Amino acid sequence: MGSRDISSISIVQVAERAGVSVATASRVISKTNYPVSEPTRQRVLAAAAELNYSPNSLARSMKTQRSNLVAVLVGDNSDPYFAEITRGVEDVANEAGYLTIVCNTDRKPAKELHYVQTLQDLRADGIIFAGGGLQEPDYPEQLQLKVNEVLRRGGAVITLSAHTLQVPSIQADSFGGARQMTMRLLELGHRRIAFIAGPSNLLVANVRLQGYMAALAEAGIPISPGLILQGNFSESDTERAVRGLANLAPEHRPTAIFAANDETAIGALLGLRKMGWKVPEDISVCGFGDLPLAQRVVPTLTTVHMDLRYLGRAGMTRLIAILNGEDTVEPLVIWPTSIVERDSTSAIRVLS
Amino acid sequence: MGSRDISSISIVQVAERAGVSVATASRVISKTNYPVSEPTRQRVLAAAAELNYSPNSLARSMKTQRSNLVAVLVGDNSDPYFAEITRGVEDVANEAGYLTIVCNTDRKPAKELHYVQTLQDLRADGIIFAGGGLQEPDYPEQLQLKVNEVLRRGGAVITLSAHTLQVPSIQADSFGGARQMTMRLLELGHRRIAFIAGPSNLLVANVRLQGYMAALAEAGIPISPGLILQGNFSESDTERAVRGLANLAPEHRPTAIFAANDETAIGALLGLRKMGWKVPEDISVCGFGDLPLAQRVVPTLTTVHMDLRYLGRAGMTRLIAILNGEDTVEPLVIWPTSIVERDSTSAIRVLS
DNA sequence: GTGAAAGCGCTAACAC
DNA sequence: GTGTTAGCGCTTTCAC
Repeated sequence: MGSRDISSISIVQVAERAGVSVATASRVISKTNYPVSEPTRQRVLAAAAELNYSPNSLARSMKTQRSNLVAVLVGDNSDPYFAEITRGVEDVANEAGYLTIVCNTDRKPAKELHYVQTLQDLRADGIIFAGGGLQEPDYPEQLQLKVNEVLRRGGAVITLSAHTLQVPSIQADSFGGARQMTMRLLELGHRRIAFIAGPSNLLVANVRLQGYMAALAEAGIPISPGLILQGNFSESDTERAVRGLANLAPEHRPTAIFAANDETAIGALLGLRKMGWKVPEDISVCGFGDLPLAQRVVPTLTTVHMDLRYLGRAGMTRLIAILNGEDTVEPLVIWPTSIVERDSTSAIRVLS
Repeated sequence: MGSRDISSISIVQVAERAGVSVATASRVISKTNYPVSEPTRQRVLAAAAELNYSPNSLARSMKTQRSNLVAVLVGDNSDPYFAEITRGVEDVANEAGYLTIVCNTDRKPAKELHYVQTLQDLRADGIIFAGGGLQEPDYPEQLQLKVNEVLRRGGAVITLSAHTLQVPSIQADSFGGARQMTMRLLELGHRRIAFIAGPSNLLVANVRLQGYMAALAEAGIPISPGLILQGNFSESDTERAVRGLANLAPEHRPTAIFAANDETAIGALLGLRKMGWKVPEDISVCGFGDLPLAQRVVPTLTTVHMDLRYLGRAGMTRLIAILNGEDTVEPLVIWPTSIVERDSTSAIRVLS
């Protein structure tokens, strides 16, 4: 209001107004536990308040070598899977005084690499790779190199999914979850179980596929390549893949579909509906992830449960521990997953 | 690899290695169009590459008074409404060299205020209020004061929803959309149209309610308070609200429900299903927002369309224009909304 | 308990 | 076309 000069207020003006040195002003503003007499402290605080003083974080960061900035790298923040993780990360970050930068990589190596560089330039304190590692030629090495630079600088890096990076990680048990779900379908009497895979260059997608194959192998059931469909973790292309099933001779058609993630499973649900197939009467469907969405589709989706928001929280909590030099746990933490059976699966009907 | 000293590399070492002054080094690194001889430029670039030089953005920002950081304030980043907007913002931000900070306010004044202060301290270049303004005692004034500080500093601030803040804004036409949707229901023969409102302290929610009431008034239909149900923009409590409808005498029951947003409408769909009511046969339901989700619920949801991702894009584009002093458009830009009719609404059945 | 002064790493006058 | 230097605003030894 009354202030007529454009120049912004620094700690110098605060010190002046309080009649102390900048050193003293800094000591009360930065709330270190350095001893400052109570009257002096009050005068500084008062001066700061009167001037609407806003301590410049950038300047502070330059001195302290801590930016209080963390970043979460996601495939797409509007994908509910990543949105949930991000929410968990941001909650903990905020409580601890960190700001959260969100970076959409679209699972493109170039974008991911560029973000890591930008974050390094910014001296971000930590980077969380929420998505799985990309398996593309030379890429894991390139990324590791850049990440090593971040590490060398004192930045913390973790992953929240199966990844090529050699950094601490917290993960849900993708292999075990996929294996268990497949076993459950077998228990329900299914023998021809189709699997809609995720992007082939995504490590975590492949791990889930491995879990599916392991369960079949254990049950002595041959893996039929025709039942492994290509998906891309998004709903869009899934319908087409499912449609292909109609071309199979009835005796070769799967009685169950296991999709590598919930989005894909929901795409399958939609595709099947359009084909006039009833779920679970004509065919069972299940997913992986247990998005909030899984409970509100029709029929509600049987899926492998993982608490994504909590995964985000745990990740950020661990990142902070690393930054504080308090990280004692083992590098790789794997959380058990569990199966949630809802209405989209049922025991196989006896035919004929 | 071979580097054995911990000290990080600054532009000084790059200059040394290239055999030039820091000024020259800076001129090529910061890619200004300042003339530098080609051989010199190459030597600097080479030195930077060999040293794995990462220019310190914080230091740069201190000089240039530009942080290249923007923030989007959302109610909850895992709410698809905000997730879509955030995606649009981040896309444009990334293309323009900005990093995007996401802040979950949970529509709590204290959190919102705290974020704004933190962002001011960080010297964020811009702040985007994605959610609607909160109408709570004294709050609009307090927020405006803090925002004014950001503005004075040279930061840009915009809103993407009906808001109390006096800053540039891009908005979908909530009033018009709600009015139009209500008119459409009237056209379909509905006379008892219930409205499930949003949080009462949220400006944009109230604007939608106004639109609904305006349409009824224009049609000469008295507004019956019993048909205005309290919601909170989330799916959770909505079921309960809907359940109350069963208690009404059949001749007082609404034949259509208009929910103030899609999440609420979907909650209504779920509640009605549990009550055994068929949509749209027994009752029509429609929402507001046209989330991606609206197309995959059953029945697919009739709703007021607004392109949220594009709203985010437009918002960030405008923010950049403001920062560059190129914003010429009027303060308040209102986009028309349109109605998308899907399977959840139908003409009223002739009773008896 | 307080103050003076040296940088953190960069850019932008201002010389040459 | 290149170099010297003065800060941006803060924290932190080091004196007193």
